[in-house]
Formats: sequence, C-alpha cells, structure tokens
Amino acid sequence: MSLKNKLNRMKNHIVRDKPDQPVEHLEPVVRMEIPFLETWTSHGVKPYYLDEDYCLILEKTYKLSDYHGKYRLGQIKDAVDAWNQFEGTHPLSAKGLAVEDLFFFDTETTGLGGGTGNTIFLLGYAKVKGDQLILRQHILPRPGSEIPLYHSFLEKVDYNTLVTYNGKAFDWPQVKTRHTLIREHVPKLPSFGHFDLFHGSRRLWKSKMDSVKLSNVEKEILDFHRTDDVPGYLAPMIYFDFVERKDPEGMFKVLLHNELDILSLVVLYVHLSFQILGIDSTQSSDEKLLVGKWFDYLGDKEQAVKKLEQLISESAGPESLAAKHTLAFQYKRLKNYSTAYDYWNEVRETGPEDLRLEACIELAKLSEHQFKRYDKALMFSEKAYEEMKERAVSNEKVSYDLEKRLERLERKLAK
DNA sequence: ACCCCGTCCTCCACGTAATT
DNA sequence: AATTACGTGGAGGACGGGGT
Repeated sequence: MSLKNKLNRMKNHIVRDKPDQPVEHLEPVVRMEIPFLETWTSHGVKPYYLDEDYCLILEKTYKLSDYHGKYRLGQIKDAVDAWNQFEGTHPLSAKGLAVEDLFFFDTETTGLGGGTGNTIFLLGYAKVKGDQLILRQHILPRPGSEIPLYHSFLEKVDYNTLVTYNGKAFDWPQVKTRHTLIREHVPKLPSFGHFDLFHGSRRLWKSKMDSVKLSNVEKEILDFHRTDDVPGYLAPMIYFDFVERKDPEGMFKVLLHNELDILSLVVLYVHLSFQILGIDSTQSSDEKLLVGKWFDYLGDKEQAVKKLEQLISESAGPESLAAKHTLAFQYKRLKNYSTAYDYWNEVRETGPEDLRLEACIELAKLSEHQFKRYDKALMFSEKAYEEMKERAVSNEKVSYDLEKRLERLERKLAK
C-alpha cells in the first residue's frame, strides 16, 4: 500500500475538536464484514460484537464421562472431593473449593518473550458446569481488536482458582500486561487462587523425562497421544499468516492444540491430586517417596512422616531406604536421636550408594555429639572416608571436613 | 568468664526450566 | 521488551558444649 493510501485511510480516524459530535457521525456506520465468516461459522465459531469491533468465540461442551488419556474428565470431581477430605497443607489443595470453581486456562501468543511486543491471540478455558465441561476459546481476529477479546473474556469469567501449566510465569503475566494497556475499556481482572501444575510435575517426573513439558507429561503420564498436533512454537507463524491472509484454515489446528492442552490440564490435575493424596493404586515407590519429600519441603512434617513411614511399611526397595534417610533428618530435628541413628545405620549398610556417605557422616555426628561415643564416631568417619574413595566422590569441602573430623576424633580419643 | 568450634537455620544470589 | 518457582551452595547469625 502506498504511503498516500495509508494516509488517506488514517484520515478517517482523526478526531477533530468537535466534542459535541460523536465519532460515528464522522464516518458512516458500516456493519462489519468478517472475512471467511462462513468458514468460521461452519466450525462453530461465533462472532462477538462490541461497538464497532469484534472478536470470535468458539464454545464446546464435553460430557464428564468422556475420556482424555487414561482418565475421565469427570474424575476431577473425585479429585476435588478427595482434597476436601484431606487434612494437610498443600499448594494444590482444593480444600474449600467446589469443582465448578476451577478454571482451566491456557493461551496462545505471538511469541515467548515478555514485554508489550507480545500479544495473546487466543484465550482458552474450561470449567465444569453440571454434568458437562464447557470449553471456550476467545480469538483475536486482528491485532487491534483486543478490547472485544478481553471484554468478552472478562464478562464471562466467573471463577476462584486458575489451573495452568506454567501459567504463573507465562500466561497470567501476559494477560496482566495486555490488560493494563486497555484497562480503561474492559472490566477489571478478578483476583483468584492459582494452581500451576508445572512445578509439581517437575518435582515428580523430572528424573524419568528429559523434559517435563506438558506434551511429554501427556504422553508418558496421562497416556494421551496426539495425532496431527501443531506444536506450540508454530502458533505465532500460523497466527501471523492468518492475520495477513484472513483465511482461518491454519487457526483451527491451533484451536485444537489449545483445546487439548486445556483438557490435559483437567486430567493432569486429577492425576497430580491422586498422586499427592495417595489414591492412585499404581503409584510407584519412587512417586511415593517424592510426594513424602514434597510435604517435607512444604513444612507439613506430619504428612511427610506419614507418607514416608507408609512407604517404608509396604516396601523394602531402595526408595524405602531413601525414605528412611529423609526421615532420619526429620527425627534428628525432633531430637529423636536413636530412631535417626537406626535409620541411618540401615542406609549405611543397605541403602542406595549415593546416600551412604551422608549417612556415615550423620552417624558420626550423632555418635560424637549426642551419644559421646568417640570410638564409634571415629569408626563411622573412617567408613565415610572409604565410601568417598570407593565412590570417587571428589568434593573438596566434604573431604576437608572429613579430615578435620578424623583429626579431632583421634585427638579426643587419645586422651 | 570468655572464646572457639561445630552445628543448624535462614536468607540470598545464581542458574535452570517451561510457557509460544 | 519476561516471569516464576525451584535447586543448590555459600554467607552469616544463633546456640551450646567444651576448653582455657
């Protein structure tokens, strides 16, 4: 387009100093023409008009009996019920919430980088209503139409708690920056709780997957396999192409991708909840151990001890020994030194190799400072030294500390 | 009475991962 | 023109036991 044409076009947008005269009178009111409206409509997408602008909305419903991977969507109810039975603290706890309060949310944007250069072109969410899951996607038809996009989104939303995958770091900050740019024209952002499923997934499965991205969790944990999926990184290009050509063809694949991400959020929340609460009968010892350590990290010592002791009582594998190792620290902190001592002694003798060194050192500490058995302390220190050599652990600090410990104990014993 | 040392705890700085 | 949570590792302070 020539510069002259551009300027001509812009003329219409210039508002001259005639405050009494509404803008509409400067240019004739034309019913907007939506390119490819029939294609959109044939896919169930409906326009949403606001003033002289519009965005597009696609709504779908699922039955709660529908499967997504190995779970039914309706099992979200069981998860929320289970949380409401649970006595304990956890960042993913839905205690006090109803299943309708959860708002499964995912966006597609024009890129990863932050700042105002990025726009969200698709806001997708799902929530339970009655015996259905309602899924809605609000589509930005062109870069300038954010006001109807956010208006339609914010007038519909009614929720207590966001459920996202990495949404605390990505989706929601994006929504906030876009919102501040147009906050004069749209409703306020509500406040809410936020379950971000990324961190829990990472905690539980990072050792068994090289990347804990949602698509991997879907495949390996939720048993959901996509066919024909457009990867997220193509979304920006597809959107730019759509903005240029107006043909929504590629956008339907992006919409499907977003839709499946949201369904995965639902069942991932189910699965994570079942893991944390110990409801899944197929849970591995490793997962039980990690859940116990998670409660330990969170400071819910009571739940941590409960989970770890439970693991010990039903398994004798290496995870059970690792549980004893974690519990020993717990008992030491509670000044129950003899239990701590017994657990570490087992770890030292039959535990996983990577824990034996630390167990020896802890046994040496307990022997020296709690039980005043310098002979034993020296013996454990020597064993620690052997472990270090055998393992070829080269940590200067550990080595230095150990030599100091040996020296000190020999001095004490010489008296 | 004082100090040194070992231990434990809290806080902070830095790197990493995932999101499109 | 990014953000958040998390893991790790080190710094520094509190505390207490033991030595001088």
